[in-house]
Amino acid sequence: MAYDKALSCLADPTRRRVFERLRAGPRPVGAIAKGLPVSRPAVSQHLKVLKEAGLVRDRAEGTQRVYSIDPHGLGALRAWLDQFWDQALAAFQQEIERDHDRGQPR
Amino acid sequence: MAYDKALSCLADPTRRRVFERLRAGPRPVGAIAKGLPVSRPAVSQHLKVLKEAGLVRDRAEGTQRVYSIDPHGLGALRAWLDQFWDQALAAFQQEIERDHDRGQPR
DNA sequence: ACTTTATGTAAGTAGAAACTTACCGTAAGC
DNA sequence: GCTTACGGTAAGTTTCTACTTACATAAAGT
Repeated sequence: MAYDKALSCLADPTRRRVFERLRAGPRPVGAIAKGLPVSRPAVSQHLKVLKEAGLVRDRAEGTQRVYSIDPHGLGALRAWLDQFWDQALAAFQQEIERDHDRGQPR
Repeated sequence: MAYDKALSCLADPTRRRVFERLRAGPRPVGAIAKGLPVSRPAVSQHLKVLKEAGLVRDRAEGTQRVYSIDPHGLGALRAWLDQFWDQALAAFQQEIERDHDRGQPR
């Protein structure tokens, strides 16, 4: 449903680094921003976009907001990708057979 | 390996439409461009980027070049995505159990 | 050999978007 | 209640990129 937003979201390298940091588990904003080459506000903006794409969730915990990976956006992305998977494998198999008929060139 | 290029590649809506047209099977450039709201050179440029990302292949066929989906880029993308899949499902399951303990709020 | 068809490339432009600093809101601790 | 810590938002700037038109290249047909 929202695979397009998820894609444009994860296209940005910095945003991807933010997202990948959450793979190890939920983290507050400060912990995510620490060590990244951009300012903390930039991280906040990235998290906002990731949230709108359904890729992360957040919950308040005292004075800090803890972000975690949201399966919804990830699932939509995976479903879209699977539409190509079968076709791609079939084409790949066909190519191998064609090469085999030619006597494995290259 | 090249999942980052594949992601930034498929982030563009027009480029995605080009890519999705190849899902039905290999097509020459002209056939791909026909019906799209952009010029044919634009499609050529998109195909170049898609090729560099390992998402499409092309072969000469007379005076026209036939493009098709390349499984390599697609596989790299899927592999990267799978790294998150297990973690996301586990978190989702954990969330459901937490809601269950609380008596299914909302 | 010339023309036509099919496609890639160059140059230039307009719009998006990622970053910065500065500011605002809110929860917690003294 | 005041201060401190944490994080979201606003405004502005700069860089990237997707698009256009114009040109170049190459195979096929006549």
